[in-house]
Amino acid sequence: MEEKEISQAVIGRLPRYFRYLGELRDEGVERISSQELSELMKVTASQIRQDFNNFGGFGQQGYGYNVEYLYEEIGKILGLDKKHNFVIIGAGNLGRALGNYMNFERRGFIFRGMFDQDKKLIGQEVRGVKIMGMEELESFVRDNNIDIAVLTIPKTSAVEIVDKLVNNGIRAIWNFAHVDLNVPKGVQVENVHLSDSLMKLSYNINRYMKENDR
Amino acid sequence: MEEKEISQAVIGRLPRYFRYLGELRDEGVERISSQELSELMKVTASQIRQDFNNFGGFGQQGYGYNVEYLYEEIGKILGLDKKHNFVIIGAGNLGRALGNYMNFERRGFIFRGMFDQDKKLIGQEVRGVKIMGMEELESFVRDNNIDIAVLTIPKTSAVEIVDKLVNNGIRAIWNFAHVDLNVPKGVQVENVHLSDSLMKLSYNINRYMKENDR
DNA sequence: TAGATTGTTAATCGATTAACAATC
DNA sequence: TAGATTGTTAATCGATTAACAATC
Repeated sequence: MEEKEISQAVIGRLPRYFRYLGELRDEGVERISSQELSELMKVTASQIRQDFNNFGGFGQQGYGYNVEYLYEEIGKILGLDKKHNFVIIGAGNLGRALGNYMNFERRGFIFRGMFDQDKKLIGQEVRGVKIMGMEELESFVRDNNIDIAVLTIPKTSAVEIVDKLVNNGIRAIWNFAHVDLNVPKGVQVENVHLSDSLMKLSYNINRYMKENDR
Repeated sequence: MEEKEISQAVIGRLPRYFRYLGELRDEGVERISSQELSELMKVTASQIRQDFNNFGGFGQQGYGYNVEYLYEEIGKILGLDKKHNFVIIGAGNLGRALGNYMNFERRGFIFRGMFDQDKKLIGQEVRGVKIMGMEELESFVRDNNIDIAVLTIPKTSAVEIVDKLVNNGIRAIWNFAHVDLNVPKGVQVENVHLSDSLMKLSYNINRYMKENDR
């Protein structure tokens, strides 16, 4: 019954398809061919068809793809038709920024709790959600069906907190701490290493300057 | 005089090498073999040697790599020995979070200015940097040798602001807006699409749940 | 039916891994 | 010198692109 494994390269492209299809839908576009979509997105039509066909035939020969339908289907593939409760650990600037970002809610990600070790922050609210102390984290995760923990804390604390989260049934960690986390198989980790991203940018600036001597 | 193009796959791994080597250095480790490093980082030794050799021979047969030296060299490759001035456009939660993040400074990224269209924010300070109005953006970028613009604004405004930035000599855009930017060749763009990242996580949660029926 | 465009197989390209000769 | 480990070539693997038969 094992479904064939989809490569992460394909998965990584799905959100972008989803975004373009959503915009097309909002503009009232009803159908689109892989050729048209490829020009819009600047990828090959071949790749688009291959990607979609990993999940079954969403199109129709001679017609193309129905935008609304394809949009819905990709949403389902991404699990956006399900609700996922999340907590944010670390009530600093970044944690607050993520807590305040309303669009996650639209995609089924529900902001349930926020935690910090700083006593001065405890009791404050971020978008209606109370900041709690770290000692409440484990029971809260256990009792409130929390799927995702967002880590916006320094790397030293991140490592130890991950164990607590795992022991209390967390399913996924969205990791903004600058460290590689060790989790058992079955717990998903998605890293957002902002400084890595900035270093890549730095490399590309310098490479271009060298090549062009400016 | 064209140097051979290094693939973005390799570039994307450099910051992680840099991080591990920095930690090893801080622990006082003097030398390391590709084999040891591969176990630490959970990649193949072969890949490590291939990656480094894109930039020349940093090691020594029979010895391995000198940690300090390799760390310095990768830093240079990433352009971290150079200073880069940046401005943040959008003084919302995310913009403030990035402005307050001190570690960028350590890597040579210098926070020079912040802009927002909200009149109430103008004049406020984020880590000693004054928030200015959008009408000041173009001249500021032109006159202050700004290399990098960090976009933490909604996607509608992002597209029009990019043109202004490009016209005033910006070299790179670190884009947190949820839109693909169109820039001339020579201007580097690094996208951080947070909701894309969260959707990938969502996919992996759901895939795992399906495969394991929990 | 004819034209268009998918779904899918085959060919190509690039990235990763393995192997080993060079060399410290 | 012998042992270790790199640098680099060759083999493999996987992802992307091209081609085209199937079909709406």
